[in-house]
Amino acid sequence: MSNKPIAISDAESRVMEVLWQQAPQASEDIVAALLEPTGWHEKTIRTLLNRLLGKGAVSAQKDGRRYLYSPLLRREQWQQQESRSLLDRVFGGKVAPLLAHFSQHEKLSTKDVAELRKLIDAIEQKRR
Amino acid sequence: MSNKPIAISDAESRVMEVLWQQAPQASEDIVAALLEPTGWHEKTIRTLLNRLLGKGAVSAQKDGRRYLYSPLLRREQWQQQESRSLLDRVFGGKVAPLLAHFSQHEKLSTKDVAELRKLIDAIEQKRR
DNA sequence: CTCGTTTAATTACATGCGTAATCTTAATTG
DNA sequence: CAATTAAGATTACGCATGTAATTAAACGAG
Repeated sequence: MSNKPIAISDAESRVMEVLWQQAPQASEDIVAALLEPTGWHEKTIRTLLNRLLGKGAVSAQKDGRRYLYSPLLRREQWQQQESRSLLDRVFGGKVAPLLAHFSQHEKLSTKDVAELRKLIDAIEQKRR
Repeated sequence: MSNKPIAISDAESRVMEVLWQQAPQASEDIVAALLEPTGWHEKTIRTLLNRLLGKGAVSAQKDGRRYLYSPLLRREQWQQQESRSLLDRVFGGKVAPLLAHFSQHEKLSTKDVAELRKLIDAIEQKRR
């Protein structure tokens, strides 16, 4: 069935972010989008793109003499993987300790709190 | 000032967990605690312990012919680092999307929800 | 058709990690 | 005291990753 999650490295995820914002894009555009914010060499960015191709995280469709790249791995799916990994590795798989941690250690904006409350209300609503 | 966070690998964190539960402990005890659950070779566990020493994540006090190991990196601190890393890398540093993600994708137990509500109440209480 | 240019593919190389095996040294036993 | 053991230190080795440089291929310019 081959359900192995695609492992994306840190640097690679930066490339994915660019593609998640817009796709398809030529490598040139991806390079342009990342040069400044990352300070990476153009070659580096192309390497990462290629590795992502190899991993099946992005696809490439020939467009004339170059390729247009699109993400295959969905952002949601990746966030899911990473979150679960944190949860399992660091918080023993239990959500409550993680939430407690965030509430104690991360500055929650008023908006965060409001958002949270809305979420909880919605969840409880759905349960009854 | 040397404020670089100590980077703990996945495997290494398993060793830390043992020390966080109880310290100090001899390597023998640590090995004993991990053999079964991890399936690692004794040598592997000792290697990890040694790497942690090298990283300054644990300390060793000589006790006769062997050492007793204690964690220097605090569990809270590590959870903090890892959480922040996830938040920044995967959720653009914003808490709300992460929480939204968890509420949508992770099964929250009734207890989790209750816990969450309590947290929010406490936070809002403190704010007004 | 040949050259240069642009993009993609291949190769590189140090470091970290997972996973041990080997070597060394200090204490234990006969 | 010599030999054995047990713990720690050193070395190993392949794969992933960060970070590129080198090589090849393909298409447009002349």
